Amino acid sequence: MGIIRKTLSIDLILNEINSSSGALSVVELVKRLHEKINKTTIYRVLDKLEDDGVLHSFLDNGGLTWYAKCNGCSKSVHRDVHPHFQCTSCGKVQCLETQIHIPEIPHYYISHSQILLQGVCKLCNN
Amino acid sequence: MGIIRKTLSIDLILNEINSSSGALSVVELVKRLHEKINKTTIYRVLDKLEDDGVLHSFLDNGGLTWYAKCNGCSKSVHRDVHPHFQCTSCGKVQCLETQIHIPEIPHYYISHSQILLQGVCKLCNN
DNA sequence: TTCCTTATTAAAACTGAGTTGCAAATATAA
DNA sequence: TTATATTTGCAACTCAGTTTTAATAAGGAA
Repeated sequence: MGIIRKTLSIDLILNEINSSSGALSVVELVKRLHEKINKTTIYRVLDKLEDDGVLHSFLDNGGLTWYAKCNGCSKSVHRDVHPHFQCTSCGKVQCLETQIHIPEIPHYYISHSQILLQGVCKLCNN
Repeated sequence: MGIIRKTLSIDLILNEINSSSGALSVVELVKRLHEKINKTTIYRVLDKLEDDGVLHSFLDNGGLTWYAKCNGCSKSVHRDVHPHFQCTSCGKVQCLETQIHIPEIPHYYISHSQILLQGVCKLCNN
């Protein structure tokens, strides 16, 4: 179930995400907002925002959960997926525009795809 | 640092993995071997076997760690990656043969790629 | 075989992300 | 304003994975 009432918590969380250049880990979000919002609430709001299709979540190579804004990434299209990129130098995580094609695999029905790339990002590569 | 001495723990763990049809989660391995090997030892042996290139590890969508045998999957080739598939019906995880190509992305240096697919597997799809 | 060195192991306590249950607070409609 | 359902905070919990330390055992040398 998604969001029904407009609350301060939602505003604060969306504000953090909107003013962030890339994706945001829940750990980072809790660190930034823990004096204003309870940890549990942050987890719950993020969950609801994902339900509503406002955000999408994914795990990094360390098993931490990250959230990013959905820019027209429909839930139904999983054959072409945008990868998530984590920079091993600065630690930032972002959605890449590049769509990667997942081919049909005989006898398998694929409902969900996740691609995580690691390396050195644009900014750190200079 | 990899494995130096041959021990019973290593034999038991390798035996479980070799007799498994797909990948094996650490949780499952601990469940199967906890009366014979301490949990900590299992984690350490798996770590070493990965160092030695005998196994490779990856995370599933729940953040759990899985291991599978390396069948000629060199550590240096990350432009073509074999995906891991998790069946939402039977829960089994396996390496797929299909190589998926990660295109060059300008200004990004990609050192590591991970592709996780979810859906219904061959056996459950009948 | 016996001894010695060093890798390996078990055990227990810990870490930290994420969850649960419940009572208190608050948004919103009537 | 009141009623009610949603949202929140708090505290306690879960559980995968890690750390520390002392005991054990592999394997080479004598």
